[in-house]
Amino acid sequence: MTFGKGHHLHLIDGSAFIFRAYHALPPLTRKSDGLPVGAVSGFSNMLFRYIENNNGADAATHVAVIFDYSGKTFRNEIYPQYKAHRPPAPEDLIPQFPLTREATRAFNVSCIEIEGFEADDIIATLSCQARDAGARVTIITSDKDMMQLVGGGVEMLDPMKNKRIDSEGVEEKFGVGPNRVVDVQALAGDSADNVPGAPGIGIKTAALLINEYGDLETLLSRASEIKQPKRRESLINNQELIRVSRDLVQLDCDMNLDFTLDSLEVQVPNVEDLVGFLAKMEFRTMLKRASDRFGIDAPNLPDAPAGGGGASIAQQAAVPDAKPFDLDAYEHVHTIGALERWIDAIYERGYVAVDTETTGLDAMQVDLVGISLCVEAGQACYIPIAHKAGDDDLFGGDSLVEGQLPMDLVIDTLRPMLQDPSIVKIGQNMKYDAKIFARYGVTVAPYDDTMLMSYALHAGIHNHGMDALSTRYLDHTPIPTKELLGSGKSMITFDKVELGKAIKYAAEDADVTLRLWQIFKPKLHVEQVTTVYETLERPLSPVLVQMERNGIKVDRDVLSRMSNTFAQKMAGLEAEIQELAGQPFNVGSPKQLGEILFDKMELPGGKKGKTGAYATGVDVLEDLASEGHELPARVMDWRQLSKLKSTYTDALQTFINPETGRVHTSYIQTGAVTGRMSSSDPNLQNIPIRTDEGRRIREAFVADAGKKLISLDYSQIELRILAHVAKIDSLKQAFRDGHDIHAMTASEMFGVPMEGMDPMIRRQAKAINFGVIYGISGFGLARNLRIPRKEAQGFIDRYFERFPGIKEYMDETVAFAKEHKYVQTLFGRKIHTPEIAAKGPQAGFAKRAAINAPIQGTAADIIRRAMIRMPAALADLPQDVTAKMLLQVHDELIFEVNDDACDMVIEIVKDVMENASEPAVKLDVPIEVDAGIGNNWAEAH
DNA sequence: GGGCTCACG
DNA sequence: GACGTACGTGAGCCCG
Repeated sequence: MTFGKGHHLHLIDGSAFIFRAYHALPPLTRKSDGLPVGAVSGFSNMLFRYIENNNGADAATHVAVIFDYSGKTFRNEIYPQYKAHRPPAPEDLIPQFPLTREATRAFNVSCIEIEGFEADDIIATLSCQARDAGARVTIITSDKDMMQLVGGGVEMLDPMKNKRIDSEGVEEKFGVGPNRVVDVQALAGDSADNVPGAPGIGIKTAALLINEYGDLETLLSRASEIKQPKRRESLINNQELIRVSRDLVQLDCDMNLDFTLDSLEVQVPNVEDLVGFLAKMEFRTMLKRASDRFGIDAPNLPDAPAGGGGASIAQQAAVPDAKPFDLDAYEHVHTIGALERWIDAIYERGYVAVDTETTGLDAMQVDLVGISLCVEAGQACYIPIAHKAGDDDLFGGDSLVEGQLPMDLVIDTLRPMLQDPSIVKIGQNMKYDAKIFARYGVTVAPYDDTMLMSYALHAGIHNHGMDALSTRYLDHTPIPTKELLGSGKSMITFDKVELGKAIKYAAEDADVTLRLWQIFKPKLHVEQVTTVYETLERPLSPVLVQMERNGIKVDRDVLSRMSNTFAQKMAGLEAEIQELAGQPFNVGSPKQLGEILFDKMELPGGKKGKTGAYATGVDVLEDLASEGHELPARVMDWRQLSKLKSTYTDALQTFINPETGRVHTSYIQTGAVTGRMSSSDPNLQNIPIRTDEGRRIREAFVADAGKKLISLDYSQIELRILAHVAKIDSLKQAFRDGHDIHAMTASEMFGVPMEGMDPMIRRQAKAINFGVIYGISGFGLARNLRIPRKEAQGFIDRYFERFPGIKEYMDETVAFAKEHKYVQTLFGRKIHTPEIAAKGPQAGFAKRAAINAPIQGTAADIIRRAMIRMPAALADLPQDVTAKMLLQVHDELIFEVNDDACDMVIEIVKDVMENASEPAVKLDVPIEVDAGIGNNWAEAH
């Protein structure tokens, strides 16, 4: 709706508020770094109260805060002394000016300042425009200069006295109506602004004269008629000064503004912006108030915060009044009374940092050794449970060390707290601890994870391991694990660590975790990634716990048979290769192979890398093979088999859990900077599929008896996202119409019909489509398609010509990265790109990564959202149907389902996946999911 | 432990 | 004008 009748515009004089706040409040400073924030605080408070009270009959429909722009204005040109006697702003107020603008924006209120103009003129222009449009206007200020604007629906509101001023109010003050206020001011002058006026004439006299003569010009022309000599002389002798004064006080109603009144419509504050700002400023009371009002968790500001924006990392790390780490102060909990006291302390606060110590790294197999807790920086304990003496008693087992509570008692005592929805459990990589606890019958919930917080905050800046985070943010290096357990052959397990040392190490970890949490929690708001953390990171972790615990059944016999076959084939190839080489050598050694190829056989194309070794990668071997050389071709075959055998058919067998008969991968939620996960121990995200021989490995991944595996994967999700973010209408339409997207691209580019297209042309278009997602280069495309570089560049040029939006997207993304040092997904995930400023070859790298990250990252966010919603969606299934989510492979999810329920489950899962972006993001392209069913992964995919 | 190679999306 | 480039991962192997 266009601004006009029925609307009510509030214009807030920001500068006036700043000064008032500054003088009214004691000189507050931000606790962490001493930044003066008194005026910002007062200003923010005022704005907060304003917003809370903006209801009822006088409520604004449109609002703006207007600020003075520092520097000279046109009035200084008319009269150099204008406001010249004003002392400069106090030193501790100056840094607060930009912060008040930030505060205004944080409250989602329009914030206006224009170079060369005072706030008064902007207010005048806006109020005239609004009045002419037939709307109501309220100018919120105590500056009497603004009274000339009153009338015709315009009123003033003096916030000091909370008094509305209409035309009558103006007359009370100036003795004339609003339209003559300027005349009175011109005569009376204004000492505050150094406006001269006519000497000896004040407001009273001025009003009297104006009322008598009608207006200023008439008065001046008839000045000689004035009876009182003093007044007469003053007017006659100071005509010029009076006219200048009039020009100074006359507000400019005709400024050219580059925005419309419509754009000032009242907005609901964005909670994240607001809370982020208040947290950054460390305004505890307002933070609480905002949190209450918007029904969110108040971010915890640490008592001794680690510094805010602007400070260097080193300064941030050096917590000025932080408690030092005292490893001797940690408590050894070995009585039930002590344990209960800790639980009481936890309930007093509502949160606790938890860490588990175990006999190894595989959470599906290791034993729990002890638990550490921390409720406050420096206040941590360790509860040893299963530390062993290492004395190999008569029965072949080690005896438990003294000073430990029984396992069952500890678990049973802690369980209610660990499962209590009102107690936040805090961990570093809590997925691991949650998996351990799950095996002891405890479902830890809810929990925060400092590793995930760091990931939401710092992806692309640094890694998120505890030692690194502690060193960086707490300026404290924890005891290295190596120091405790040793390394290599003589490494011991944690249960053999001497109790005294174990207490220090374990409790320290909980202490570090709690302190990191105290720093990261408010920082999430400041960096505006709270939503990312709370909707994409925290809720995914328990889902992964379940998936990893589910595992997938792997048939050892299938793998072992394949291993044997591969071994035989490899032996045959090895003999053949050595025959061709004319000597025995280690085929698996790139170095030896290089020497055979390029020194002994003197084949062309030998290129040495930086280590001085010949390169023998596939592309090199392929080139040689295509020239008809037999040996490199055989080496390629051998390598393929070697890879399949060592990485898959052999290695996978060692990962079959003896208890479950299944393979339990571990997902690293922070594995890729883009928001993708990675999988390890074993990596189940790179099981072969591209060759027939490799693909058969998937036959070893099987469904349990009476069940099937189903696989659902997003179709072309990254290209769809590209079409959306780059706003390519033809691509979007092709997706809506369900066309073959690569054929359509080819058709656009080369002007050939989609029907009966040459597969070669389509292949090239497909390569370009993918290239675009990766930040295409002529070189890369040329290499991929094995065509001359010039030709590849020609393709790219034509592509950009046909789809100009793509080039625009790329340029805009790179520009954004350069400006902000990060890029974002559609869901707000930040991927930091510090390298973007680099010079040299890294610059190209960084550019392409910046282009790719929003696309890959958005796709990653979408599947995460689907995964997070999956447990609830599957919970609606009938009682007798079990459907378990087992694996994620970037755009694919694998489930294990009762074989008679596959269709039902597919329907549900598909629905969740296809609508996962909503309601947060509405894509302009449909998202489609393909499904497959089988007894094993090869069949299902 | 770094570099190379290669498996996946 | 030369250089060096597709994006994101994890793992096994060789070799110093």
